[in-house]
Amino acid sequence: MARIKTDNNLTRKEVIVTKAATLFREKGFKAASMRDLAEAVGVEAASLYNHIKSKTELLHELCFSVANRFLHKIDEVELEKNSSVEKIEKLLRFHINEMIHHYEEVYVSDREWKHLSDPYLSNFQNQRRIYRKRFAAIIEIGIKNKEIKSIDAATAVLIMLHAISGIESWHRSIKKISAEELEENMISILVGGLVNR
Amino acid sequence: MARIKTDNNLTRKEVIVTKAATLFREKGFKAASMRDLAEAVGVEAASLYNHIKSKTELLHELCFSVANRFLHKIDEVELEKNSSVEKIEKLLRFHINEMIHHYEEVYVSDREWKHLSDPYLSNFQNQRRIYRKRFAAIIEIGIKNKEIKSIDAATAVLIMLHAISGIESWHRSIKKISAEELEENMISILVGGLVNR
DNA sequence: CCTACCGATCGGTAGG
DNA sequence: CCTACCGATCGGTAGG
Repeated sequence: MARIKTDNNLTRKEVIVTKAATLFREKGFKAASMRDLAEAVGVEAASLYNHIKSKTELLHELCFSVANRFLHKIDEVELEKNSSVEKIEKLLRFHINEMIHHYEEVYVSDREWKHLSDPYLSNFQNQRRIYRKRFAAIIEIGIKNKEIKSIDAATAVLIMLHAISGIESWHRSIKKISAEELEENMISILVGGLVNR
Repeated sequence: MARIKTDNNLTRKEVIVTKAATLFREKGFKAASMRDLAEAVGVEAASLYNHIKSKTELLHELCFSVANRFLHKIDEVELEKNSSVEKIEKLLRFHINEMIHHYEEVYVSDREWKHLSDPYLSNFQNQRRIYRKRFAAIIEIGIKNKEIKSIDAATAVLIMLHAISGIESWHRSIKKISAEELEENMISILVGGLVNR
């Protein structure tokens, strides 16, 4: 029943979650109503509740599925025997590609998490904090190695992660450059800086 | 009456706008209610309407006062006889300081403008687009001069502006580094890049 | 500046 | 999956 797949290979619930991501991105979590979502899915609002428990549950699922992907990636990267700069570049490329290919979910997870309620809210904030600390630790090793210049690692993480969230603007505009060009430009600027030398 | 200044030298309306900025940042525009705002100001909700026309008017005022400050700054910077890198650095330092010292307003203007309604919405989007184009034009001149390496200027603008919005995280955390250190670190990373050479 | 109150809309439930 | 409907909350107004 609920597990039956529709034409496009998604369960009804998956369709709802996907449409919710788009709506939450467009309008924000609070401004997007369950009636909006029902219309996007093609049912009456009450019918949504046969597949989901609440509006907030949709936000949980989006936020934590994104957070898990990033945590798995950093698990993987930490184990590699690469230089710090190579590890950072791998993480950045992952972030960039997530933002390009799973735009709606990643954007919602990044901007709407504050509307989570409390067992989930502090849980999410913790995961985020831990992720950033692990990212900063990679940078700090690079600084000790003289591979990376002497900067505040937490600030560097903050810059890089927010810079990538700027892909949002690229996504909503007429895409003058391709996804590949965007990726290379971002890596070049974030790792190598602006100036010619 | 409405123009009379209170103890802290702000009119009643200015107090309302300031408190609104804080609330809109904390909860988001939609989730912050006029009753919340009334409580923060210390009056009943209905009384707010003696000083303002609507909730949306508060958002207009916040968004456009911030936008105007940035437009005036770029007017000024464009007229200077500096190199492109110097101009960019000046703009970045202005952004950083605005974000540090007028955090609430700048954050709201940056993240909540999509809740503006339509004469204002398209107006704001236009100003934003124009600002970014002028910023990108400065970078493009630097590229032609060989002062700046060959990158996509629009991507560089997007990275830099979003990176600076990351100061939000710094603002909400126990500030391990000072505002001055933050500024120098950001400029160093954004202009000079990460790697040691 | 307040009390009293409005129509609209919200997330969600009951019951079939 | 739908119809019917709920209590709560919203932005805002009337009238003093």
